Amino acid sequence: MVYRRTHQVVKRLAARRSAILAAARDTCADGGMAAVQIAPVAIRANVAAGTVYRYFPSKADLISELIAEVSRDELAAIRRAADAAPGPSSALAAAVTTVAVHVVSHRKLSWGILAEPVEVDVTESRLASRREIAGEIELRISAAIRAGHLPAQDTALAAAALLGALHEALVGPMAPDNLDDQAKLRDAVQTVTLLALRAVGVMDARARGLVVQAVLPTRMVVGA
Amino acid sequence: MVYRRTHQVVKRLAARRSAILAAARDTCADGGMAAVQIAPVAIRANVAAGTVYRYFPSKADLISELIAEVSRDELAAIRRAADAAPGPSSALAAAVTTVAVHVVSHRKLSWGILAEPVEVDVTESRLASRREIAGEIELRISAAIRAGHLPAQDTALAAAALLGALHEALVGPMAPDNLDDQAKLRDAVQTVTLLALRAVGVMDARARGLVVQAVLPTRMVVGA
DNA sequence: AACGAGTCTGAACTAGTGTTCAGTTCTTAT
DNA sequence: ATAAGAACTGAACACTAGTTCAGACTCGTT
Repeated sequence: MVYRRTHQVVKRLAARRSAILAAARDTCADGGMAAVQIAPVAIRANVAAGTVYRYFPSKADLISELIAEVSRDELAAIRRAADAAPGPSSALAAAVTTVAVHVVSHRKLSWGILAEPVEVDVTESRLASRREIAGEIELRISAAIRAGHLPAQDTALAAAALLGALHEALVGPMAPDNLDDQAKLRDAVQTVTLLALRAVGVMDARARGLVVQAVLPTRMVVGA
Repeated sequence: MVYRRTHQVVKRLAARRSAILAAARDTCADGGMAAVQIAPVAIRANVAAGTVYRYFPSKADLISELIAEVSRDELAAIRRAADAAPGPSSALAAAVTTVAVHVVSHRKLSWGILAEPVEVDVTESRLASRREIAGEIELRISAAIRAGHLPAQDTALAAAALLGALHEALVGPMAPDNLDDQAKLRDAVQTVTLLALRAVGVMDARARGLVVQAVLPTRMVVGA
């Protein structure tokens, strides 16, 4: 008498797993990382607390996967935007704009993923997430340097600094709190993108042009 | 029979309070914010755990004061450096360099003060701390703009972004881990300062000059 | 239908720390 | 010296939230 998982069961299990992760993501988007506790997440996912532990060994693992998932999504968006751009400088501008728009569109989630205090240790996955995103930005910076549009520089440091600037200015506790307004939001994204581009050495006049081009086609998705 | 605090007692009480704060600071510098727990801090300050509560209503208050103290010190250093500079642009460069040197010199402490997860809620004092430092940087940016050395811009956003860049590049989890070497440390400080100045619109050539001038006189104090 | 394997439940358990407080020690004033 | 007010001690307490697990339930096979 061998018990085999029927296809239907496999699907249900996968669905549950996703539901738990989605519940964690929604909870984080609503109330930040602090709100991501096993009991509330379980309720939101319509399972009991114990069930969570049939899918994730520990809270740390759950949050790590959450971070990885969000990070994957963002990386994909960045690549898509950058690859669609006509040249290396526009690609960099597009990449930066994408990050900016993403973080302002999901402030709490981003803050939770990036830096908000958590009880459990998720340093590793946060680090991995940053490395992924920073690595992509670094690639784009390098390409622009090779194309002669930027001065030679320490690309790793530049990428890190660039992301730090975006994050602190747009999602950190110092971020302006009136970004609900669509217009102000767009202004903030433009300003910070311009700043970031200038930081790596794009000439001011050229940077303004790139920013306008990059921001225009970008969907400003505000909401949970 | 009135009991009055004699001068000697007042002094001893003040000394104890300072000792506790200093113990907290040292503990943070050694092991980050996570290590700042009442019991270890009390031991380090040569008092019992309960005594800490005669000086600070709660752990949150202790840490808040710690943050405020460190922040005050840093602000003073920034002002000193900037005020000693010959002009607005040099002042800005000096301010930025000071922040950079400070954070690389006390990485764990800075990380603890700035962003490391803590159990208790210290959002308020962290926010206050950032506002103080960012405010000072903002002043210097404004001065440089008024002097015609920088393009007009949203100074608040610029200051926040600038600090974010420094922090992420130099103390965050992505910071290069080989900054023990004095030379590499100086390189990193220079690179990031240059980046930050370019971000607010200093011309590349001019920025390089300012950075060299600002970094040279700055003491690189490495250690606890 | 019946049985076994897999899955789910949620109350109880656990662990780590901040906080308290009754008893002790120190300090001041007479 | 002595009494009374302050300060200190450190073991006990309390609280919070992650984790466990014995029992209930569901699903797949015969």
